Amino acid sequence: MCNGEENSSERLPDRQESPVKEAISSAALELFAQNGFGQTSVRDIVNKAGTTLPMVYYYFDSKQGLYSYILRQAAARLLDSTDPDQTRKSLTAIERLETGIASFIHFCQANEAEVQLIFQAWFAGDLPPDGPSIIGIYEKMVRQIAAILQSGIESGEFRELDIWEASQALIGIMTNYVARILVGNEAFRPVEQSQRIVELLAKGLENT
Amino acid sequence: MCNGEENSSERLPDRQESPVKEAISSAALELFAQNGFGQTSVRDIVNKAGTTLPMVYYYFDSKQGLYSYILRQAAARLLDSTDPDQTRKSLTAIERLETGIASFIHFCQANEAEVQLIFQAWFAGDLPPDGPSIIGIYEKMVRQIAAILQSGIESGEFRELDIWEASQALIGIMTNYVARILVGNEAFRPVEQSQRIVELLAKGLENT
Amino acid sequence: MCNGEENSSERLPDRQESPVKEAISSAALELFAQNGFGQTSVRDIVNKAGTTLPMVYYYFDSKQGLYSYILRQAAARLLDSTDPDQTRKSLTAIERLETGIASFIHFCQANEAEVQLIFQAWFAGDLPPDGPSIIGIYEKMVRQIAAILQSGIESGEFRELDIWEASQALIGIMTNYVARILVGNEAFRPVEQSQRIVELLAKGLENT
Amino acid sequence: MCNGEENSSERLPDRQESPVKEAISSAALELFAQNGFGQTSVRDIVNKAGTTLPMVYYYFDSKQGLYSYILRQAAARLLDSTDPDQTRKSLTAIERLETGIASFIHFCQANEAEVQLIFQAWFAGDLPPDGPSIIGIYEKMVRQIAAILQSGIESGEFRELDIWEASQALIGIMTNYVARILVGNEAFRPVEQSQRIVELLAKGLENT
DNA sequence: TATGAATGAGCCTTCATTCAT
DNA sequence: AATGAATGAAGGCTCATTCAT
Repeated sequence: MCNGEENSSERLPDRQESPVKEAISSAALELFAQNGFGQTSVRDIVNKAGTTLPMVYYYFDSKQGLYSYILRQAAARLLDSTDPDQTRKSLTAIERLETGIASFIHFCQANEAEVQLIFQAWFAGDLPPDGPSIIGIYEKMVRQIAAILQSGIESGEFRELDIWEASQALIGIMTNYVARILVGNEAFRPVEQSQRIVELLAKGLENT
Repeated sequence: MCNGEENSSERLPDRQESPVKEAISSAALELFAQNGFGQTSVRDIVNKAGTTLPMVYYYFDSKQGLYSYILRQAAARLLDSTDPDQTRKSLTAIERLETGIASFIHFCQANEAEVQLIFQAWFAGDLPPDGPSIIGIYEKMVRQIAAILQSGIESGEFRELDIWEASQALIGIMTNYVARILVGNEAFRPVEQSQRIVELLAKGLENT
Repeated sequence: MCNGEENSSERLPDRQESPVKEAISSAALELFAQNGFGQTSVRDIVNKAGTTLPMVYYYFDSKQGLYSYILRQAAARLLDSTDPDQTRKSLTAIERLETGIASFIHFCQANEAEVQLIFQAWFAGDLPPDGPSIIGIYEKMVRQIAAILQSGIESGEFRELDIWEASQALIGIMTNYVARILVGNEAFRPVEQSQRIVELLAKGLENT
Repeated sequence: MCNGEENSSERLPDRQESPVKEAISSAALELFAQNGFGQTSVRDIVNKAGTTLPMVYYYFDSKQGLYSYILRQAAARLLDSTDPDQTRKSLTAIERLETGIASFIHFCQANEAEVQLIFQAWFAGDLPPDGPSIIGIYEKMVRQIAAILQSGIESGEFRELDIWEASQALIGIMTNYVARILVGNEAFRPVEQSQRIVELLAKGLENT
């Protein structure tokens, strides 16, 4: 349905991969996200991918290696989705928050499997040792938000407050939407929803 | 066959249970929380519990049955921990929020394994069909918070706002603390932390 | 045909073993001896033993564990077969050599599989790390023969000679018979053959 | 398909062979000798040889074909090493024995891998059907020694004795040195050692 | 000649589960 | 209430081998 890669002329990450490798990682993404790592067998994956068992070990070194690979990819994509340098600097802090949250919600709705995988990895504790640090992702997002808050404080939009506390509160709120998308199967309109979130929180952030 | 729950009208969940059953469910709780359902074998559990394999099938019907049992227990305990009828009605809404959040944080720190299990179940998607509805827990907590907010609005403490939006924002913030406890191994002082959370949010909730 | 265990009232090594364990190790002995470790699959073994796969892992920990077990057993039995305290001290050194060699040849003919296994392990280099030291067996046999030679020298039967050199020569000659039994499928009458061996060595080649 | 051997009437076995073929057979020799046939994978071989999988099937027909090839080469080289036409006819029988044994010991020390391979094949029973007959090698060596003994008898150096019995005794003794070289990692000085062997056997054990 | 990619069969091992006692 | 022994199914992984280029 959504393949998250179609934006054509991106900087080439590892473009022109073998279609078999692609099929495996794509099937694995869906199955791992749906059933979890331990509940997904390599045979399930290759059946879904329409290839044979040894291909998994040819392209990835092991089941864990495959898992790490798709988790790393998902993590990179998630981080890109909220990268603030994609938001114009001319906006107000409020607007930049709205934009960031909206694109985050949009990403989560467009890439459910990737996000599900990341959340599983975050809470399941069965992280493969060589996978990307989920905590690292978390912290990076916190820093991105904190930067916006900081600039809002400096510009006088926001009152003086603990930006770490507030950033993590925002992360929590965003996380909650992810949960509602993934588990509750709710659907949100990213722009409107992000405005409501920010408005709610802003009534406390704004300098009145 | 399986006598998991039948001791009729007892409230205290594990009064006078067989010590073997106790040992199994306690070992399983730790292992499931640590390694996940699929990564924990029944043999691991009985080894840790110091008993033998058929005992699992005697007391619980299957691995899934055991999982459901401890998940149900964990869920029940979590819900108890935020039950608002434990908070005196004479308090302000702010105070009741603080109290609720503090006891939630306290519970999470005191029962890491149970909470880890619930979070896994929430996001892992491998819920056993007969387990407790994690979504049900979620909604119940939302309702508890919404009730407090509603009473705050009625008493004039809070401005008119969408109590569902705000409740879920609060749930998200609380959830975020759980993540930091479970995954980041951070430690919080429940009372102080809940005050900071509520203060941050209240500056937007209060009628200024 | 020959099961090497029938001498009833021996000191109990691990008597009254499970018949399943017995069947597995007996089937494994034959197959390992016939085809080698790497060419024998666990499935082959359980098929021949008339049991199921997990039983191998129940009684022995792994394929290697099973191999080590039967190798250790074979080694112990071989050493017993030449134990010199079974030979009366009243005999001449020549007679004791004859007796020892005869019983060695007899053992090898009666326990071809065990001996084949030991020779494989000796030369194949794929010894499992926890198996019995084949070199240890070798050295023990050398010492047994050296002791006989030494007593022959002391009693004046034998000339002064390097007993280690001579012991190892004898071992080599005996080993050669093993090879002819195992590989060449030759058959020997132990007593007669041992007399011919000892006579040759005792008199030497030279025309005196 | 397989061009393993067809270069007609060449004597020197690897003159003008493809370097890739050479690399494969040389890597295979070491790995087979070290780990055995079943424990060595074709991938191991090509990795060590620095080439790719299909090259094995191009130059040799199969893993078994490769094994046969290097076994045949090793056998040929071993037989050459004891060829009596390399020993001058003017020597005494004792001297010729010494020379033969010395060159055998020398060969074994200089070509451990080849000899290890032959011994494995001798006792492991997993000879590929089209490989060289190890028994044939054995018998040829016996005949070479028997010829020397026979000439010694005719010249009056040796007493009348069963030359087959004695030849095989000598083979056994030599074999034992091989085992000590291969397994015990002992080192011998070929000339001295062969003299001690021959002296022991020539004089015999008895006190005359 | 040489290779990257692919395959079917089989490997050793462990799983959740049950039976007889 | 508890156990040692047993099982069918499935697990992850590697094997020798071949195809298309």
